[in-house]
Amino acid sequence: MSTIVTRFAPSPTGFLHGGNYRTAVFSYLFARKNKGRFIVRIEDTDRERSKKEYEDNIMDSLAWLGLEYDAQYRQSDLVAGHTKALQKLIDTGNAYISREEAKDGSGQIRELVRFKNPNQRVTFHDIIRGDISTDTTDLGDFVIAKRIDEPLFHLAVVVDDASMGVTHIIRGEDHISNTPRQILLYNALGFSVPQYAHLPLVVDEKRSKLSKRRGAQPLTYYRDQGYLPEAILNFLSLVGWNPGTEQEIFTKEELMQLFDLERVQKSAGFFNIEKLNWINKEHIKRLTIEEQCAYVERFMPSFITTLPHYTREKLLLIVPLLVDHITHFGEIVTLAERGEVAYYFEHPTYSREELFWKDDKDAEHTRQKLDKVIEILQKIPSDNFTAETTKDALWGYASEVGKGNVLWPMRYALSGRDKSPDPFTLSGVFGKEVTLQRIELARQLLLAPLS
RNA sequence: GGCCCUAUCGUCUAACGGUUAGGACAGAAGCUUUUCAAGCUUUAAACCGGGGUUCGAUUCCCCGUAGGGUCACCA
Repeated sequence: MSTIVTRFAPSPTGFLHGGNYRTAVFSYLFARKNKGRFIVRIEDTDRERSKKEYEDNIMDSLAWLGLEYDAQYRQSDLVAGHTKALQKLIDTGNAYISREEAKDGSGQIRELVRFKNPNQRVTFHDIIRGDISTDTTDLGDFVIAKRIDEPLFHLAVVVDDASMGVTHIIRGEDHISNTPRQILLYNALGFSVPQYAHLPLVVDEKRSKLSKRRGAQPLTYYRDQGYLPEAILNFLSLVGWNPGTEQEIFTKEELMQLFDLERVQKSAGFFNIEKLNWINKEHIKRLTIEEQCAYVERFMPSFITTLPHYTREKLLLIVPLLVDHITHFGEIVTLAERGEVAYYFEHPTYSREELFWKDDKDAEHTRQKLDKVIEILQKIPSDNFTAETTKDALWGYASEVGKGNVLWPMRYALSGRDKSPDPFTLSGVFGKEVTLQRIELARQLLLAPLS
């Protein structure tokens, strides 16, 4: 059996969205699964619309996703071969030069190369959909080059795929209608026709093909939002495919092992951001604390990192707390902006009213509770001041006089927030000195006369 | 409109003639709990319609219906 060769052939005429990369992922996975080769070919035959910026974005995205390729081509470098093929088609009577007025209204006469359509019924076997049959008569003598040295899509694709030995063409369903005319070209050129697998489309919430016009984001958007590449790979591979088990979280290696064209869906898949968020969170949980911390640092806004008590050691302690509240690391920014990060690195400012637990608004009562908390915590040695030891020390007292009465003011004293991790966790993170300082600060507030 | 493709919970999907139609995300409820989150448990939720074939159809065939793709001197 010959080596399997697949390719990803994007045109750099815009930013590519998740649906496009899903195609790349399937081609890549199929090649790797079968120990084959994966080729990237930039289809830039449309010189007006192709831009280096887009090409760079595509290559960056592939690298980020981890889709390493065995070869990379730019179609514009391959024009000599296309011209040769065109000449051959003309020589064999399968194509002809047609002098026509340009459609742009300029009145200019162009020497288009048209394919002499044999008007056959073309049937091909699609790995995903089975046999697909079309009558090519209504295609007419379609144009395959603007000039003999200016090839168009169909011609260029066929010549390149044949010369690169591509065995499996894995692409979107929107190419189904292109396939018959490309097969006609394969036949006329005497090349053997590759296998086809047309993937179901990836659609948006309105059930239509993902497109930038309709708000689909380029893949780099997700990178910039702090999604993990392995999570995106995982998510993309599951749009239109599943291994038939109940496993949903996969590493890249597992995907390379499991992927199978036979199990690809026929119907369109929805780019479901909520599922992506869940998958991303699952992957975040599988990271080491160090790795999580590196991501958090990358997204932490400077108004936090410039706080006087901000240190990496401290950040390392709070990373698990932060990670609990996000699905992607970009959310660190919102968390910080909502004021849910700063209190870890500086004393909070308090609202007296918030210090009271539910209906007991009596300052004297609350102050007594805090006094007792301070008294109990004082006895814990600072080198053993952890979430566990503080909880053990306080639990009995709190249970006795009502947990809310003790733990709410304590927690509020530590965070200055109506929502935060529990007071024991915070104590462990802050250490004895800071913990006692903050509780004392809140206690002072209760001693001050009401204004 | 022509041609082509598709059709299971809101979403991603399992099932490859016989199941109480399974799982996951999202939703709801409960537990836990000082708050938020996380976690655990429970729950609601689907075979597009009509004909066949068959002892038996979600599954196979046909016709509808709906959705999508494509009809370039773009790719």
